Amino acid sequence: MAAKRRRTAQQEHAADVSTYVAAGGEESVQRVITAVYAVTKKLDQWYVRQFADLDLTQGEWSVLASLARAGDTCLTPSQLADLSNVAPSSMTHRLDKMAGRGLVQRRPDESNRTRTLVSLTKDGWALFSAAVRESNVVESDTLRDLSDDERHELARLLEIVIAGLDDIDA
Amino acid sequence: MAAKRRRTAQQEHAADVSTYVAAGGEESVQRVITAVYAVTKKLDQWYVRQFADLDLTQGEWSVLASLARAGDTCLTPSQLADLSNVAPSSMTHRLDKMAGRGLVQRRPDESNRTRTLVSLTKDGWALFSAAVRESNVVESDTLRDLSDDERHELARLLEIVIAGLDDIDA
DNA sequence: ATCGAATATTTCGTAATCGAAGTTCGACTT
DNA sequence: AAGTCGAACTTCGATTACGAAATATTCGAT
Repeated sequence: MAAKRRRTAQQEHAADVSTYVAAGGEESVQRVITAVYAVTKKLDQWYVRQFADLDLTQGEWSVLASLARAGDTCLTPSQLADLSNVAPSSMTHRLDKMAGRGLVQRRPDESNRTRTLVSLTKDGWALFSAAVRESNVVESDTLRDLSDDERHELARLLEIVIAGLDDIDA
Repeated sequence: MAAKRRRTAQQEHAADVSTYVAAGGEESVQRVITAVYAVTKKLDQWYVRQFADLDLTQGEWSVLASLARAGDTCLTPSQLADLSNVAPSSMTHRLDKMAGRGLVQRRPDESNRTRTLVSLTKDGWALFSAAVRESNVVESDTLRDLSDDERHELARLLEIVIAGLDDIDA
C-alpha cells in the first residue's frame, strides 16, 4: 500500500527547498533547515501518540525533561516557562496539574521568598525514564539507515551549530 | 556579558545527552536527536519574534508554508490540518481568520462537494515570500560556522533520515 | 434504487494558552 | 530607615485549540 506513493520523501523535500529558494531563501541554508524541520515534525507526531499511552502531553513532557536535565538543581516556574517556550502564567496551571498527579513538587525558596522551587518526585523520575525508553525506540528507528560513523558525523555537525546559537541574538 | 556564562552550549548539550542515556536511551541516538531539538527550539524562539513583526503566528505560518509548498495544487482543510499537526476543527477557525485577512481563499470542490479547496491569494504569496526572506537571515546566521562542504554533508545525512521516515509507522 | 458506511467540514462545549494587571518580596538609593 | 524600582509568581479576561457530536455528500452493496 505504501508503494503507491506518488513522490518519494526526497523528491518532496527537494521540491520544498525549491519553493523556499524561489521565495528568496539561500539554497545551502534552506536545504538544511527544511530537512531539520521535516525530521522534527515527524518525531513530534510520534511523540504525541506515544506519550498518550503514558497520559502525558508534550507540554508536560517538556517540564519533566527540563527538570531531569537540571539534575539535582531545582528550577523555578519562570525558568521552566523559558525552557518550554511558554508564558509563565501557563506554567502555573501546568504545574498545578502535574503536582496534583504527584509528578512534581513545589516548595518555597527560603533564601528568596518570591521564588518557588520545583523538583521531580520519585514518580516524576519514573515517568521520565519510561518516556525516554519508549521514545528511544522510534528515535532509533529514525536513524536506522545511518551507520555509526554517519551518526557521529551528524552529531558533530549539529553540535557545531549548537555551539554558535547563543551568540547570535546577543 | 555573554562571557560569564557558566557552561558552554556544548557542555550543556553533553550533560543533556548523559541524562537521557542514564534514563535508558542509546548514546548514538540521543546525541543526534537531542541536538536536532536544541536547534529547532532556538529557531522556534526566533520565528515567533520575527513573525510577530508580520502579524503572523506559527500556526498561520504553517498554513502559508503548506500551501506554498503545494504550488498550484489546492489543499483541503483536512490536509492542512495534517500538515500542521492540528485538529481539523482548529483549522476551520484558523482559515476563517486568514480568509478574513485576505491571505487565503476557500472555494467548493465541484467534483466532490463535501470538500473545500484552499489556495493562497496574491497577498498570501507576498506574505509567505516576505517571511521566507526574513527567516533566511537568522537561519543563515545559525549555519554561519559551517563551511559549504559541511552544510552539504549535513543536508545529505538529514536527507537519508528523511528518506526512511515514511516507512517506519507503516 | 435505496439503505448503510465512510469521508469532509463545521458547530459546540471544555480545556489550555496568552498578555496584562495584581501581589508579594528583595535590592538599591538617599 | 523609608521609599522606589525591579523580579517572581499568580489571577483574570480573552483568544486559541481540542474532541465529540452534527451536517452534508459520496461510495458501495444488496
